[in-house]
Amino acid sequence: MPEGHTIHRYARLQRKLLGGRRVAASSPQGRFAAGAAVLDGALLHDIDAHGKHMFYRFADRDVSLHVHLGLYGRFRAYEGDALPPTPLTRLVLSSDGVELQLSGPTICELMDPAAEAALRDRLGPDPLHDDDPDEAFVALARRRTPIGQILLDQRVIAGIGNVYRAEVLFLFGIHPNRPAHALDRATFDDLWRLLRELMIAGERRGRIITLQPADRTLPMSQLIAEEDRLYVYNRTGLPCRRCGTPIISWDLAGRTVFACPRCQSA
DNA sequence: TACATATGATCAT
DNA sequence: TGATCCTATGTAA
Repeated sequence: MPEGHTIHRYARLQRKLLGGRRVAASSPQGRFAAGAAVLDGALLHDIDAHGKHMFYRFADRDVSLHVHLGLYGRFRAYEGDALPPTPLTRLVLSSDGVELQLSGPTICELMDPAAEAALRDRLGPDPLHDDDPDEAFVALARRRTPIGQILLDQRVIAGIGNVYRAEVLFLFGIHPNRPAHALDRATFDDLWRLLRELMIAGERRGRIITLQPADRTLPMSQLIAEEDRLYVYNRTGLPCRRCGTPIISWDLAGRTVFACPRCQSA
């Protein structure tokens, strides 16, 4: 579920829901009980997202809440009647009529400002922040490592996940195994621009759609079927939407990567 | 009911 | 490179 676009979307929706409000905090699961006790009754000032990390800042606390959803984490938000949190819910933040439930995060912790600054410093530029991509290009141009592997490195670019990686490389006809330094600056700039567009669209829609108008089978239709949103991600063995060659997938540094062997050249 | 798999990341080796 | 953490879902049995 959560690549950068999802995180930024959560931040935006939650800001609207809870920003400026005093919150009650609890940890049904118990694992964040001490942290919840610290936050209970605090005034939520703002929520910020950087890549896949979220930072909740409180007006009357000297620590931030740091959340990273990892692979399984999810939020449930309710206005009005909330379903009761499951026993595994790590954190509940509520304010009259609003309830936010967090389950399964890789990280849910309190962080002091120095630690937060250090963490953010480690992260690369985030396309959804309109950050300057220069630093990312420099990091990328230095390395022989496959471009597909580099794109998932959050120190190089923050916020890309497995879906955007696969899709953007397809759209540029770049094989994931191509050495990162083979990418020239002009192509990188184009790639960054498209990535940013796709992620902004994903943030707004709450869903990743990379299919380009030219590749739509039904150009008149406004609706894109669930299974027609992507070119290569999770389409192993299915025909490439452009050339019909079966999509292939393999393990790259521990993550499954997808590509069209014909459209994407090494 | 069990199992595989997952849009993530860290740590040890 | 492999083990590990965490939860939900889809498919196989």
